[in-house]
Amino acid sequence: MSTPSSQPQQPENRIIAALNSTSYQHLLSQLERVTLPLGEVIYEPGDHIDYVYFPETAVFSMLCMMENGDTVEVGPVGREGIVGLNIFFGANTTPTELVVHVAGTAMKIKAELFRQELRSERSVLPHLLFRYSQMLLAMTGQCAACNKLHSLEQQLARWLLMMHDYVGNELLLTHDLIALTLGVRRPGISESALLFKQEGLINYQRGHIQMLSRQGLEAKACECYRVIREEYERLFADLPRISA
Amino acid sequence: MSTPSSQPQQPENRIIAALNSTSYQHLLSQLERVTLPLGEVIYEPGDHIDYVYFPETAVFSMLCMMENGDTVEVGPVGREGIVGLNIFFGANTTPTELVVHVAGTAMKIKAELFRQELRSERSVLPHLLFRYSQMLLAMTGQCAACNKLHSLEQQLARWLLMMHDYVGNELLLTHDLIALTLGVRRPGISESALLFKQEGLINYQRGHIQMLSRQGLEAKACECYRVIREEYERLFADLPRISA
DNA sequence: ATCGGTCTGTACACAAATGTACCGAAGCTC
DNA sequence: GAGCTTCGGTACATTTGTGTACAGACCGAT
Repeated sequence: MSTPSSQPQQPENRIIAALNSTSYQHLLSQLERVTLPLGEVIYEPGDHIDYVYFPETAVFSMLCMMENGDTVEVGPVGREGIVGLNIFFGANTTPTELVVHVAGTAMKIKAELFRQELRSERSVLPHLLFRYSQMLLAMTGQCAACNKLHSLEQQLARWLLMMHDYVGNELLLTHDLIALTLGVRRPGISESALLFKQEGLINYQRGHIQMLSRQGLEAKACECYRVIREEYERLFADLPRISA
Repeated sequence: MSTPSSQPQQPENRIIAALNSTSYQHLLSQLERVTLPLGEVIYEPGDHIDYVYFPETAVFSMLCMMENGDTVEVGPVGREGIVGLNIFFGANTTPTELVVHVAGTAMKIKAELFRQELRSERSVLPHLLFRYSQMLLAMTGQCAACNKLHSLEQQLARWLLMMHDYVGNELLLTHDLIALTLGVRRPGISESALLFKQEGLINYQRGHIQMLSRQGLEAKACECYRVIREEYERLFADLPRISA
């Protein structure tokens, strides 16, 4: 399902972009760019991790899956992060499901090569991954609390804003998929989405969502959006930005 | 509020107990045992981390706190873990509040000394902390999903079981404190607790809870208890157990 | 142009948790 | 042992979300 492209251009992942030139060159030669379609399942819960991914334009979703198949997003991963962080922690499996939520490109590397890379002396990779771990843990914790304390509407607004940060105004997702992500019933999403539409904050039809007013959405969202974002900014303020 | 004791005996924390003898001796000399009372706030959100704690009989709670003061537990930390993991990640502050949920002892070490310890070549400490990080991330994710998908009653049962694993049958907590932990309203706890009491699973009065039937509670709890526990067993199966 | 599948709007009975309030009882202090 | 504080039981109206069902609308494929 994944299409290797011929010539890796400049990677557009913030972690890769932040590597110093030595480790960068070395890692780059082992990275392969792939284009991933919406809905592709990268890992099932418990799967062995064969590849680690550095998202570029693609956005992934880490989902906690219950025995009955219900899912809730633990956190999205875009070009600020890495998919397969478990390898860094010394594991070779992942407890969460990983799916593609926004089709696009990512750089992938064989898990074994990634491990070698981590062991190499001069890499700043561990340093970056430590910081990302912090970020992820903070985000997951905030999500846990958000799931308990905030309304569907607030959470939807939060989530749309997070996606907006990744992909800009246009989002290709159905209400159904969003419901799976937020762990709620589909009509629940439709209802809140309709409200946002009527208030002119978003527009949509059949899987195409346009975000019209960030400000409006921010007013609807719970504080969690801001908290997570600020934590990210704080941790990664010194990293080079990706222009894309 | 914390009382240093004179003579550290054998530490009863699993991470410490798992250290090889070289790093163990070195670390031990820098650890100080403290007795912590119920309710003591170790860190406020955003606080600078002065000390890292290795819980022994004490149990801590990592709480995500909202702007209005509402709290939800992100995860408990007992003698299997460490309080102040952020230092390992390279941070010097913590995003979550940390409070003592079960009074008892812990070993503490100055954050700076702990950092030095991490840098020392021969320590297996990083290895252990990586594994604990995995555990924590998995637990937090599961909690996030649990908060969304499972009923108050299921969550209360899960939480009582987790506490049972730490402290055995007797638990010293009011409904009010449990409500803060689970991020729900106090009467909600009272209602479910009463149900459990009537079914003979627990007993309680004024802040003293006795757990009478693990089996019964397990039947009431959601799968999350089991999932988290199994993940822990899987990750730490090879560590020496603490007899206490 | 038609068909079929997918996506969204809507409805309704129901369950679960909320917010709030009040009372009695247990335990602590003096 | 009197009084205060804390803790737990209970009630009730309200909100939020669930589960389920169905219909209309849109889109792509034949």
